[in-house]
Amino acid sequence: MNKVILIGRLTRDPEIRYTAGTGIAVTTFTLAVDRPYIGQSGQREADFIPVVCWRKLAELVANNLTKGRLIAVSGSIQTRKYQAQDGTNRYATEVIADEVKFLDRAKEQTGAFKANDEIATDEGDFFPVDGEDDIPF
Amino acid sequence: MNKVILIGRLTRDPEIRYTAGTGIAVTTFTLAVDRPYIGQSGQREADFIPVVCWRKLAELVANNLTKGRLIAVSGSIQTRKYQAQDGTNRYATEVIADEVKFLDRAKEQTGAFKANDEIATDEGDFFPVDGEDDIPF
Amino acid sequence: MNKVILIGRLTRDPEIRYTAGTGIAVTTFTLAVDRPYIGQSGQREADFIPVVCWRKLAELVANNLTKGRLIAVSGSIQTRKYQAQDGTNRYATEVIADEVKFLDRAKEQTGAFKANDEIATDEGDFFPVDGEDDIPF
Amino acid sequence: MNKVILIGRLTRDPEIRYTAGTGIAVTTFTLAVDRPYIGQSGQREADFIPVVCWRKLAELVANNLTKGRLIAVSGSIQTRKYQAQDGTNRYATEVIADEVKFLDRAKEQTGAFKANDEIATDEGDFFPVDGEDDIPF
DNA sequence: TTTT
DNA sequence: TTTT
Repeated sequence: MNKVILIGRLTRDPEIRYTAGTGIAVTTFTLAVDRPYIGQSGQREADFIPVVCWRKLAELVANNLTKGRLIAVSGSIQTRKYQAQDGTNRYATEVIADEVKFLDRAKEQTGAFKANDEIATDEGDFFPVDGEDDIPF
Repeated sequence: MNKVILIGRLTRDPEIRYTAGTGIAVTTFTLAVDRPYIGQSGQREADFIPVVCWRKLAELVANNLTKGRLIAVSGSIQTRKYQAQDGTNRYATEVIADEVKFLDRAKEQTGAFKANDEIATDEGDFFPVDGEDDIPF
Repeated sequence: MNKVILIGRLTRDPEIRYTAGTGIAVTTFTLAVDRPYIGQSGQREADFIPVVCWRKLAELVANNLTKGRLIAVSGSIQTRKYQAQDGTNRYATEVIADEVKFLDRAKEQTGAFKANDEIATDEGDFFPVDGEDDIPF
Repeated sequence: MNKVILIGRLTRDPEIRYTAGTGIAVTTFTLAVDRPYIGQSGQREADFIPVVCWRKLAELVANNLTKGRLIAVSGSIQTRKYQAQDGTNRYATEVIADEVKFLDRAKEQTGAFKANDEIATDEGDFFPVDGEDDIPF
């Protein structure tokens, strides 16, 4: 089990790229998440958390979000090894988003979007995922 | 382990009461949480989740939130048995909030508040909880 | 956003049923989740939380879990209105599971299972969901 | 809002240190968290997540956990900047634990421990946190 | 009894 | 109606 939920603001516009062979969309951004207390005497009071989105969610984020926007992200923590320029091994820890919810501009455009959603329409509407019948508990 | 995180809107103004003997503040409200998909053919598309806050958080919520406000709640699920008017036993399931974050009116007033916080000032500022030293990982 | 994570034990064997028209499997059970503190003077020290699983996950749970087993559940809170025998409206609050992880008997049989998984083999192995390429952060 | 929940096993015995001036206990370990699917063709199928505990929880973890133990952790993601040996700035992302629950050896010793708990007794019992009166919802 |  |  590996669950993360964050609420924060984008520190910059998101960046979209495409994987080399397969052309899959991947968007990255950093989320500034306020700590729930005032740091002692001028210390940093937010965490800057790297977030990665794939496929439809990558396109949705790249097309609809900009620096400063307030969002909620749910996903999981992923670690990976990579080679730095100097050839040494480094380890990165990132959040892989599987759901993003826009929290400001709530009047015009709101919605939660999941990792496998179709791209959102202008109406910012929701898409069916798996509506269930009534529950006979 | 018993963790809940919700984002939604108050269906009404919160209600504050005080426990009989000890006069402890307890505030209750219902949070409308949109489901991430369109229900098939006009079905209900939100869950209406009962939330309970205690003490300082109870006062904070009662004094600062009203019907329609967008918030994030973290807490836990609690169940309890009670007697209905007809004398039969009933079971209630509620979320006990230990943190509430105001998400709209983000410009004027924002903040996350925890179950044991002092009452918030008008500035909507944060209060120290347990700032830590640097981490020697 | 509507996220729940619980760790607890089944109070009884799970019950499986099938929806009337469509024959979709739905399994229900109650999870006893210990509170993180000792109740004052012999009060209840666990919450008894109703959990519902659908489809493959319903079958997996019904076939593999019994009273007393320790599991982790992730899902969401759902509320619904129903008619009691006396014709009055009642409201139920339940957790809809989308992932269940078996935590005891960890040597012989472990695994996390998601709402849309194929039914598990005897090996208790994992099934592909959406393995991703490397992340160019 | 910044919430993390992980279930996994320690990759090694935890390491305890004490902050320079103030002598506060801080324990670090890495948690191996299985991914919920089989990686394509022999790729890594777990994330290795750095976890940090402070004070009482640091001592509890250092004294009671060893390599291979299965635990649940709840906490938050924290990022920090540090200087590498070569003088360049690096960024680390870690989970700061505020609750740890032991999941194996459930017969002999179980319990959930919070960031501010007293040190656990041998009985592995729970400690009072904030038991509440009945809820007049 | 439900919010935007 | 509750589990270890």
